[in-house]
Amino acid sequence: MPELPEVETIRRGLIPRLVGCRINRVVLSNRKLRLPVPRVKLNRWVQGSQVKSVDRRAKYLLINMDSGAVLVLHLGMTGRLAFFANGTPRRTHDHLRFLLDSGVELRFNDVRRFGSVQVLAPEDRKSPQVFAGLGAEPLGPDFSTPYLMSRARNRTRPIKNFLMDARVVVGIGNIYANEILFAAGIKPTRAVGTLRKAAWDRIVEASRQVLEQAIACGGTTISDYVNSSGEAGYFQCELKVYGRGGEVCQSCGSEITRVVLSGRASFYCPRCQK
DNA sequence: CTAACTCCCTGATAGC
DNA sequence: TGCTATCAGGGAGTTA
Repeated sequence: MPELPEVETIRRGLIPRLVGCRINRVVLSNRKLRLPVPRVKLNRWVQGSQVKSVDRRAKYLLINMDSGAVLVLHLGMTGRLAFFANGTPRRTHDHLRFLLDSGVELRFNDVRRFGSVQVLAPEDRKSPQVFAGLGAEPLGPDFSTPYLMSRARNRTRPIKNFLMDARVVVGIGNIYANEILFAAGIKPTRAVGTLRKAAWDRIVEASRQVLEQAIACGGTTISDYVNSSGEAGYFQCELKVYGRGGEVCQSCGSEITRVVLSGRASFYCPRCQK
């Protein structure tokens, strides 16, 4: 389930093997993804064009083409993006294949098809509604205590839902929301309007620390995630609360509690998190 | 207006 | 063995 650290790990893995390559051909499956696959735009703007650079915004990968277009990929829940030698047999759930002039191909594989592929043509780049309304990057300068306090003022929703709301802050999904709140010592159910400045400072600090550490570990592999070379991450070994309901807190020995917030499993230590 | 719920989708797993 | 129910959850859309 790729969140910011997994998408960033993939981005870093794509750069050395993709930048400078020409995409000779784009091959599509006929399965539909979360959004319609823009086959005409892929042919017009991506096929035959060269990759200039690879960026990330939120959980979107932005592949900038020398045609002036941007290929925008979202991995959803189970999306994978990885390199294969040309001629590798097509696997189930391979939806896009980018055949490169380097003799390898980049494949987009997605079991549950919550992922998406979009092409921003040069004329679309002025007002890309893809990114409209997205909140702050948690590793960027806009993610700060004053920003979060202004967004949380007089709100009642639980802090965990707030951290997972892409209109507030992007890239944080269920795993990292749980881990960040453990690191910050704050219970996931706390109403955001009741948090004081010191607590927000800890949230900002914990977000950066947890996400940076997860990137350094190559992301978290629970079931599906692998990087662009097909390798698992190992941040799952560092998880303190996610998926550990009923286990013992590594800090204090209390039992990790599991609750459901907005339909999402949430884990916390009742003693370390207030 | 906010906040919570529904839907999309497949595979792993539990229970009978 | 084989069936059904449940769970995983990002993000868009809907409802209260």
